[in-house]
Amino acid sequence: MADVAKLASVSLKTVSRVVNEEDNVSRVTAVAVQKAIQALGYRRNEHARALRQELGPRMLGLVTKDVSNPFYSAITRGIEDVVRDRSLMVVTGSSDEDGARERELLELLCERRVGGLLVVPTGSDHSFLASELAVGTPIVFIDRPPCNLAADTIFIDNVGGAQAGVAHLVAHGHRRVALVGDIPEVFTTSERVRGYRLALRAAGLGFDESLVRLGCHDSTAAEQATRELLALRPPPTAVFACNNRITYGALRALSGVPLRERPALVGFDDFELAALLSPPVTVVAYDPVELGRQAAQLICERLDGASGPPRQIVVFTELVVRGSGELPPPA
Amino acid sequence: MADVAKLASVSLKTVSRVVNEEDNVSRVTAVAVQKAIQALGYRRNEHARALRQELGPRMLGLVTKDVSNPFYSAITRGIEDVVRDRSLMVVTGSSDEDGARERELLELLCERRVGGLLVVPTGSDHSFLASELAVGTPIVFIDRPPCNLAADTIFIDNVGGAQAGVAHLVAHGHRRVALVGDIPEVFTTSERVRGYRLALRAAGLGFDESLVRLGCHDSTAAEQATRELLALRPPPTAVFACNNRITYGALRALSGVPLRERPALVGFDDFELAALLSPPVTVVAYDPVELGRQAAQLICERLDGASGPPRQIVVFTELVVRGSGELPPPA
DNA sequence: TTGAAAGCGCTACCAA
DNA sequence: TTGGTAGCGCTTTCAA
Repeated sequence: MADVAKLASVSLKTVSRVVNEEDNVSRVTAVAVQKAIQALGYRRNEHARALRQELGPRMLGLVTKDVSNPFYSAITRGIEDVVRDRSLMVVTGSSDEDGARERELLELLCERRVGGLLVVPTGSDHSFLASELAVGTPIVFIDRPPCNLAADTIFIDNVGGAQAGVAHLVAHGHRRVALVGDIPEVFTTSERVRGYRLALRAAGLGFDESLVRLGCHDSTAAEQATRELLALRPPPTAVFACNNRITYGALRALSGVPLRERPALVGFDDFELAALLSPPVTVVAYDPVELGRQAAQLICERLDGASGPPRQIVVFTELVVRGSGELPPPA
Repeated sequence: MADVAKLASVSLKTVSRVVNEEDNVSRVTAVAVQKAIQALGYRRNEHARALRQELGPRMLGLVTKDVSNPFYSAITRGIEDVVRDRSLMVVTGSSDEDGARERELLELLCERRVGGLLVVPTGSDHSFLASELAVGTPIVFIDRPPCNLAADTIFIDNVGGAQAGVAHLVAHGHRRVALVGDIPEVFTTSERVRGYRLALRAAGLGFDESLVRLGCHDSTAAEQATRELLALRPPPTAVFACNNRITYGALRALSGVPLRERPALVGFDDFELAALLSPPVTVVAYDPVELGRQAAQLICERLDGASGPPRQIVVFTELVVRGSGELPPPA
């Protein structure tokens, strides 16, 4: 900036005025300064600028399990949409369901002084974020609650959604309804299992441990688990899949079974091609973009100074009936 | 920091040493300083720090059409994976195929002084990025070339891939092969159309304008276009879909047609459930995660000082035969 | 309309 | 092992 001032034969302050488009600069001077800026390829140093005037937040951090999972990228999009007109941008990171990695990413983001944090948490302790929260950075948890920390959280109605899905299967005559899911340490899994049990109990059905296969981290494991379920004697007549990955795996396992022997299937999470499969897949659906939007809205309110105790928001689900969930049990 | 120094009764410099975990600080002093830091909730000001020592880039900007599209979120993931051990994070933005929005995002990123830019471009002029490039910020274009700017670019082998896909249909006896695609202004679309034409010519088949439906922005438009093609007399016996959205639309249109009358289908871009549909979908595949990885690698090399003229890298495709592309034409 | 000087919070350099 | 001082590039305040 000093160089520009020298070249344009004006003072530092005048250059500053031009750069910041302030008033009180004559046309001629302004043009001369512009020319000098061009000539030198000058660009204002944002750090020095930030040092003087306290400018608002420029970035929001977002840590999910995996950006490339459509569920999380939809959330990302929802957040982007909301913060867009505040000129905020989103920095993303994938934890791969690894608590240490999550912490690493979160600390990297804090170090970079993001204006707010959005987290689909995975770790078993988020107390390390307390100081960030204390310093005024808003933090919103998405889809799962934080551990050892009080913060805003957005949930899906996991229990209610699973309950509705399983009740739907029961209503279609199924008495042996299996469940395939991730490890029970994952909040959404345990909640959905809870919904499953509630639905069974409400129908007066017992809980059969052998019909529950947890611990499936990916669709391959889910496929395997589903095959094992099919091999049971007697096999389940219906399967409840706890999330989209699990549903994909279950679908692969089921695709080999003749239609009239095929167990009914209801999956938690909707997915793009669900209607095109045969039979089309009945799912417990909700809009992940909306989940992101709500989270962003919440963080924006905090950014605008909303104080008060941590809030919890629940996004409700909807059963989308397409066919796979209405298959009757074999006679 | 001055406050901390005062509270701990040490000099500013000593506090600085503790904060930066430098040597030459006695245990006792260090502990005292730590305590003062805790007490005051002190956090180092990154801007002031950056002002003094020239610390490397901390962020990379990524602008795509839409983060929530699995294709782009896979690219995002590939980039993340590569830059992860350099402690670089990725800031994302969605242009929605809008040139003005793209420019807005890119300028926002430049203003924020990201260490590098990755762009799946949409606009028709990227000359405004020349100054950023001149100042030393590496820029890598992904999937499509920039306009009015010379920069590193990573491509898919669009022509070769489309050619292989269409040749495959022809090899299965099809003479009336339709094409459904986005607007021809999209680089990948025009290239794929080129591959389509080359394959037809190589087979000695004429180019029939009425079998080409361009301008489909989304899967709904593609569904409609496919229906129109099916209504032709005589209808095409095979369809080549230019990208994943188009394939989804075509699938919806085709799903109502009885199997023995159904045209063969080959899609460009693989997708998760392609193998589960009936018939399973034959596609021209490549790994979008790899695309992101390569782009990140390129930008990292530039970050490490690699100079030299802009580079172009081509990622090759692979025909994945699953069934839909091998349906014979009706006798 | 323009400019001089102070100082934001930190680190580099040299001295003690 | 410690501390003082200069100065990074900018904006702010006040004076011309």
